[in-house]
Amino acid sequence: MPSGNFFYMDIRLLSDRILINNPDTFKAKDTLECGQVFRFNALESGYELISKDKKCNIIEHGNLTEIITDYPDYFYKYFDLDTDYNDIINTINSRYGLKSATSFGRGIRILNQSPFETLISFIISANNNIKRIRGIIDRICSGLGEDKGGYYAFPTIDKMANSCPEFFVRAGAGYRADYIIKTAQAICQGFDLNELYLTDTGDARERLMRLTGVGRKVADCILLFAYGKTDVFPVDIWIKKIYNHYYNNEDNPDKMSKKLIEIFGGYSGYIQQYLYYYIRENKGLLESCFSPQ
DNA sequence: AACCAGGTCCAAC
DNA sequence: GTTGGACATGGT
Repeated sequence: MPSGNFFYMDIRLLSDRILINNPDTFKAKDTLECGQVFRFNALESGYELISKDKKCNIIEHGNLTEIITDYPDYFYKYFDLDTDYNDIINTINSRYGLKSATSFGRGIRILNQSPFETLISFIISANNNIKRIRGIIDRICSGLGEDKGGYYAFPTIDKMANSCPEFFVRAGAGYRADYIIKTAQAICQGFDLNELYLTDTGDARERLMRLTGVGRKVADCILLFAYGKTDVFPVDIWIKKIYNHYYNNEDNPDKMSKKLIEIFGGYSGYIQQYLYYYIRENKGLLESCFSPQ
């Protein structure tokens, strides 16, 4: 048994829910509020979450967590429940000195989200803040998404491609309205999001960046949060601050990203997310983020 | 009232 | 390939 853990998570897949005993590396707050996903709401004792046209409720009581849903198989994959995060955390702690960030964000799981939903969401995320992003996506879904009785599905590609810019402006998207439509139209006209699962990271990034509103940072978020490609390092305002505190001064985020991937390899995506969550939740605290070696 | 937020686009070197 | 300015919006 790895260092210091008295028990492993025990996961059971039932027909109407997922049961998780000892949810050591799965906390709803860490996973949902670490900035990778936008369609969720806090409840009294947990969260409700919508992905595509599917909903689940996460209820946490003591050492038992329940994910209640009509789609347990879908959310098992969505929450990356067959990946051993204890192993990942132990490895990056010992290799890279990430202990404070991984302790803080121990319950984070990198989600396997819908590529189209992630693509549109992160186009909206550019030069924006998370509270506004959530509101914009919410209004787009209630305006264009199918009414599922109590919640709205994420709109279809077709529906988005055929909406007018004014709708997205009214939803609050501002100048990103045209990006959303152009990108939805490109997907409609044959840009294949599914084949990127089987494409290597560099090639997949290059293709995503052909879409309007998608630069390297947004592409890397999609590669990480939808395709599960962990050899990416999205560099935003916060990661810039960390980089310039721990490494040499640099103002080009693309160069920072490349340098960070050289250092952290296939663990880049995980590390980026632990660091991002740590510094944001601790209001910009830079000291003791980690101890680079 | 400027500045900020999970940056990107475009024109001009 | 790199650089500088513009860009909707709402909250501090």
